Amino acid sequence: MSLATASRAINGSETRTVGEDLRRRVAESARLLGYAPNANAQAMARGATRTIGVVVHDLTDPYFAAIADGIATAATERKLFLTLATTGNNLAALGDVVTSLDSMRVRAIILVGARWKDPDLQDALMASIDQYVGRGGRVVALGMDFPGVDCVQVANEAGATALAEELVALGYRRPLVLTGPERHSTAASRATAFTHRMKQLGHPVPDANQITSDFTRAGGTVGMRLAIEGGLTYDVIVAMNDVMALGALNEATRSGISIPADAGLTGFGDISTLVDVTPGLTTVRVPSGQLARLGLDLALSGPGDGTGSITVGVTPVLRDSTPALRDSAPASR
Amino acid sequence: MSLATASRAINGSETRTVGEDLRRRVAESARLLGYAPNANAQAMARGATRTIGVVVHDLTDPYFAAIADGIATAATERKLFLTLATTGNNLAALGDVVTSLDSMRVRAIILVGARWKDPDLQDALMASIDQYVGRGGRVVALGMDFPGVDCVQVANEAGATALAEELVALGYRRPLVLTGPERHSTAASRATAFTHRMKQLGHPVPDANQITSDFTRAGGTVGMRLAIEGGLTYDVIVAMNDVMALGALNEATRSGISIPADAGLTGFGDISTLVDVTPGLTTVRVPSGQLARLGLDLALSGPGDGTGSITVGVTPVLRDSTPALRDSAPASR
DNA sequence: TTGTACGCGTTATCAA
DNA sequence: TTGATAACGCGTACAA
Repeated sequence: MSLATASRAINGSETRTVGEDLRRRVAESARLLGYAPNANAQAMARGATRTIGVVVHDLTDPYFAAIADGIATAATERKLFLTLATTGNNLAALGDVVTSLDSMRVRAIILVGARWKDPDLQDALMASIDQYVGRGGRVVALGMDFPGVDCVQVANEAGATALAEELVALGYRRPLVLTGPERHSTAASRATAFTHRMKQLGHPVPDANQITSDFTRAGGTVGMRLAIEGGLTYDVIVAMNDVMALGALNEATRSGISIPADAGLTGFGDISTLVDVTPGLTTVRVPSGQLARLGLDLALSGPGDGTGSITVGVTPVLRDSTPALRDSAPASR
Repeated sequence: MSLATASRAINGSETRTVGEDLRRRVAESARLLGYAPNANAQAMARGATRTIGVVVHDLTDPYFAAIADGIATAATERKLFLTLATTGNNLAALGDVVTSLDSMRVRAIILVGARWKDPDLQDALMASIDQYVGRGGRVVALGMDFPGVDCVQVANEAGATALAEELVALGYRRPLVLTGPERHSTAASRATAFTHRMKQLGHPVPDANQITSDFTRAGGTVGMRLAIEGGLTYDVIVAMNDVMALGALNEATRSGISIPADAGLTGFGDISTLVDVTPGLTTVRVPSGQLARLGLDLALSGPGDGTGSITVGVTPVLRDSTPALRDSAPASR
């Protein structure tokens, strides 16, 4: 009973096989001794791990949580493990996080969330990514465009465009757009496509009705407050994601503005927690589970050079927060 | 420039120091070559990793997501990494998950969520845990009692008791208790303490008014439906967690039962997504961030033998879903 | 089918 | 302060 035989008996081998009796004896001894193979040693000997790295901004946001859960589930099915890192506010650390995952020799890295149009951060991050990729690592970005890496994109423009069309069809004419931060690429894509389509449809959104704030629930609250203080006129509030919409809803209600009686409201994402919100929130559904699954697949077997990017479609979901307006008297404020 | 010197220059050493000039040369070369230390090799040489394993049931549940996020944040502060596993429905796999984390030689394992009173599962899990602990690993359980391992407990009994007192003080007399599964220890603790206190206060909860269903949103929906079909009488619905309460709220509303006009409603946990629910849900606040932080601390430096267990307190939070009842006419159905 | 011996990348021990 | 070398635990080519 040599070490090699034991190794083969426990973890198998491509080319060799082990006698039945020995196999049994080894298994027995292993159980008896409480033996658990050292994954680190295996990683070194094999030159590869079964771990993939996942970087999300914030698990507190149901959208990210849903994606992380989807990746975790898909990973388990494939007998892979997950190393998860949250960046939180500290976006500057993203490059370092990638480097750490690189050190761990994770099979692949999945970056999920938003890309900021910040040249400095971008450069630092790209440097880390290049190192990792140069060593044979694979990187995938979920829900953001990222030149040079395979992406699973969300059809933000198409979704925002479709949403504009639906709203106009319902009779809305003068949206208040909570655009999110200007340098937040996801927010910007949605906002630009939306306002663009509104203009095409004959209802351009005045600059005053485009309010910049964070891409968070707090951002929605702040944006709404600014709108109220500015005395703006609008018949529907269009937030760039669901949590912003929820923040806006809360602030509006506190200020005596009734949704949808005084104004409609829409979000983006269709996070699962929306089912318990009143009124039912009109939004654009992003299939987060599919996003996660495709992302993992791409991470495992995509080209890895950015040419494997795909886009998942999204669909407007109309609910009570945007009832059809009567031709005679569109609500306004 | 030997390997040893390079190692010392890059990752430091307890006992040695490196000359300034050499240190600079090494750093320069490392950067030039795109060198990233191999964490697996380090783990082997040092005999320890900087990774901790976290096992949660389901990231889709805001309660677990909040805890996971808290652990991730605290871990980042301590320069630790997280390997995260979700068990999902497959509770039987828990032992295997622990064994896998054992293989990875994670510093500690944090088990978060619910313990099931299933002797078979329990035995399998304990076997895995014992192996891991025998090798020097540390295990901590969050939000559940787990004999033999350090726990960060939630004061479920105290919270449920306090809730009962508050409800009675508000004028509620006849609760409908959505108990959750009988073998779910958290649910059982809360339900037992609640009914016990109600009885003490002179308002015993009839068996018919105690409904068993899953500890999930769907469970809340099902439980509520059963109550409606059973034609039960109650003045407040008491769910064993927030997502159950939300499921019940939804089902009640669909069935024409108005909360709180027709009946009060309470949850447990005070998950963050409650802020956007109408009516404001009365609940018992569980400090998930604190739970996470204490859990990590305990995992890193607790005794590791179950004697380090601590309990975090909880507080009833009264909101619109349980208005004070008029003495004259308690709502009922 | 089984055993031997080397290499994976790093740290720690010991000697210089 | 630096260098040489033996571990760490495993997989695998090679020999038996």
